[in-house]
Amino acid sequence: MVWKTISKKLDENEYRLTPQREVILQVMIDNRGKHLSADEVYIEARGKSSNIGIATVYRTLEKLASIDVLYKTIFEGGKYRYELSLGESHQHHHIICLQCGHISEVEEDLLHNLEIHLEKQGYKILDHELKFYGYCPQCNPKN
Amino acid sequence: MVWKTISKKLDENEYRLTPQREVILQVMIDNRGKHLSADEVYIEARGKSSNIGIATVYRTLEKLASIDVLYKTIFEGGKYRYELSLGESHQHHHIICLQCGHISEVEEDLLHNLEIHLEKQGYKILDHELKFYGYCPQCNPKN
DNA sequence: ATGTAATTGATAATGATTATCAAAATCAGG
DNA sequence: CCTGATTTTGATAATCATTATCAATTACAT
Ligand SMILES: [Mn+2]
Ligand SMILES: [Mn+2]
Ligand SMILES: [Zn+2]
Ligand SMILES: [Zn+2]
Repeated sequence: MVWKTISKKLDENEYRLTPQREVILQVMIDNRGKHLSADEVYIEARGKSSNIGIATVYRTLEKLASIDVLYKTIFEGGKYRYELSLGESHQHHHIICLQCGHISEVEEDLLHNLEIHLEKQGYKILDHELKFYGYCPQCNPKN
Repeated sequence: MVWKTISKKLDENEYRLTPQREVILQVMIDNRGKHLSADEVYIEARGKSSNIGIATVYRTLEKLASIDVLYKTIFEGGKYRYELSLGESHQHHHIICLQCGHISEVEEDLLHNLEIHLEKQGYKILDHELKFYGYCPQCNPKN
């Protein structure tokens, strides 16, 4: 199912599924829910295929993000991270634990009001990105 | 008024107001509402004082952000930007125009609901950061 | 004044990402 | 199946922002 959806996206964008790209995609699929940096993907991809260059990893991640197969975002620390993004066009938020660094997700989209408000002011909102910082349930001193 | 508030913050944190730091702060005050990168601050600071090192600019911005005189945030493109942040402890959002790159601000804080929701799940939310991407009123094709 | 600690600035080092370019793989037509 | 054109790859160099280093300057406390 996942692969079928991805293949379709690749076809639509005339993007060939080379062995290297397949390995990289498999890494992303194996890590659904996680947020991987380019070098983390590189390490895992080497484990599977052993002769894959870091440049190819960067190129592939970039390309896959541009056709919305991956979602690319930058976190504090200034490095980009990627995750599989199938279909979810728009709302996707993060809670970053200031203690353990764990990144969890918020699916709720309660930002609609705010967007409406801004559009009334003349803006056209296409996307948004929201990050919460605090403590996860494990690290919350209150728990 | 602004300077008084800042001086107090510096005192509280035993942070000396050297000539260089004063120049950097003046640059930030002169640019209220804008979001400056370290090298932009550096350029402007040189204009005022001429013998100030880039290292000092980085150090000073970092320190001032850590004591909440400045607000530091990273935008797409992976570089940090700073702006004066007096008192506003928590909510401060951005609208980034995908056409002209202009960054404007949203003061509204309609995220309270979402925070409450997360705290019920065990999280402790300390801060959040929200970025909207779209077109500003000038660039909105509809206007 | 004087010794100690903090600050500065030039510059080297780092880390992530991007650019370059020749070699390898893939493709389309014959 | 060949074959020349195009795409992709991987090693490596280049870039860019930020951080670390360290000797020299400055400020502070006695
Ligand atoms: Mn996510
Ligand atoms: Mn702002
Ligand atoms: Zn945690
Ligand atoms: Zn605009």
